[in-house]
Amino acid sequence: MNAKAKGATQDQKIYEHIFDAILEQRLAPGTKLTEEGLGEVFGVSRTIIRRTLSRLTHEGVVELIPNRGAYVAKPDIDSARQILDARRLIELALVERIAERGPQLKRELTLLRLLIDEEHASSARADTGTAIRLSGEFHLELAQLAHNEPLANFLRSLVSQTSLIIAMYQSSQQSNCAIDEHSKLLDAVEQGDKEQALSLMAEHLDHIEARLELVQNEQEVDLEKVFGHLRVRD
Amino acid sequence: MNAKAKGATQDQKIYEHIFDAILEQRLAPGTKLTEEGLGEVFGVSRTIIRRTLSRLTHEGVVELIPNRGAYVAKPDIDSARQILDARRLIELALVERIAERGPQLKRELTLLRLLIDEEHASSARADTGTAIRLSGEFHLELAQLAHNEPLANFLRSLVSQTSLIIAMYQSSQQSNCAIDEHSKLLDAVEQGDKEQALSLMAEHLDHIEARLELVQNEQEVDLEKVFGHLRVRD
DNA sequence: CGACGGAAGATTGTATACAATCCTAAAACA
DNA sequence: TGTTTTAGGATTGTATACAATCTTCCGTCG
Repeated sequence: MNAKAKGATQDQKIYEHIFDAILEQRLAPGTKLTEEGLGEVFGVSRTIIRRTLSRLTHEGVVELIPNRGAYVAKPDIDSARQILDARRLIELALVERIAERGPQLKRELTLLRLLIDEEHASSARADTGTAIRLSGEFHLELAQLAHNEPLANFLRSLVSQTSLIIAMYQSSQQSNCAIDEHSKLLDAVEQGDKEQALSLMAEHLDHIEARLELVQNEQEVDLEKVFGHLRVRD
Repeated sequence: MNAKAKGATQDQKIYEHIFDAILEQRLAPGTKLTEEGLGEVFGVSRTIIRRTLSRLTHEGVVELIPNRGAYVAKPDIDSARQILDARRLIELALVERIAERGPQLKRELTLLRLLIDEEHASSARADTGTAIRLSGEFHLELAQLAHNEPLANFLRSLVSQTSLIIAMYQSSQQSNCAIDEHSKLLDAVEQGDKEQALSLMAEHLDHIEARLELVQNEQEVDLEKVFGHLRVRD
């Protein structure tokens, strides 16, 4: 089994390493990812790296420009709005489905509570990167409970891209202030209180967006305004 | 530009050829897709085919089994339910967004009406494969109007897989009886009648599902029941 | 001094050779 | 006869060589 699963797991590991690095913001948006460079780091040929980059591209966290190479994606504001909009739609629908079966989910919910603990811990030691990743993983693990693979996979892509959006547009340095919204959400789910779960999820997503500055930040620089007072000749 | 865009367009063309073949049911679910075979057909090396198959796999229309090869996907019943469930969620949300801006969309809507005409034409000449594909394309073009790329892309994957589901589970030979539901839907959208558009879309999806037999068809064959009366010794 | 052009280096795109794995089927054995 | 073994062929997995493209930078020209 060691040799048998080697190929698949090796691929998976490399994928996860890059994926996590992006989600933990150790790779900033816009960073160039050269095939040979990554290949050397992981000790494989460009073939493998190429497949991995292709997968990351399909998930939206890497942008692949023909003949130019791969870069960590830099979602613009319009794209960010679409992603967050999609995410709201999917997560509300999933939470609705999950809350309906909430009381039967004791076992699965305790696993989720462990994840929350880890999240608190990393947040406490100011490990922002890990905290962001774990926060995303919470949403994904929760999504698994809805038993809809296509939706869960899609959400995975959306959550990853949300991490990039946070990296690019977070305004206040205050990290996840809403530190136990996850807990409260689980409580509502566990009690099968659909209405409460839905509004908590909606609020939670609101808070995430509230921490962003989704205003046109890179507006066209008006050189006149910047240098006008330096006019030397007239 | 001819040489410049060659690589990308070649890839795209091969992808679309295989994709359309699957959607038009010229490639039945379960069909093996060998890399060398496809490579010879399209006159490219396995490298290109491999990338294409990977993309089709991510979209769910091809299943890639390690060391075994690629096969046209055969969604089981559970998977089919999840796909249709997801599709209902996405399409209702999209139609809601589109209907709100309906009256401003005259131009785009005429394009859609042309698609419907084509659909009718191919249906009239009993070209079922093309009809199914065009029906899918209608939903995808409609989705574009919602200006949400992630959702539109996701729907693309769901619609493709729906074609596979229809291929596997269609019960009645009667093809698209609901031939002008698309038209009526567009009418409602054009008038900005959100409620009407939503219920028409819901009905439309209901009809698609109604034509399927999503009951466990491949149940374990009970040999006793089949051959029991032939018992020769006792 | 700035703009255009071209050559060198670096990076990606594609094809192919070789290795690993799987499937088939015939042969050996019980 | 039925099971297991083992070779052969076929197919996929990976690495690498070569081609195409892009980037950079230096030299020339205006």
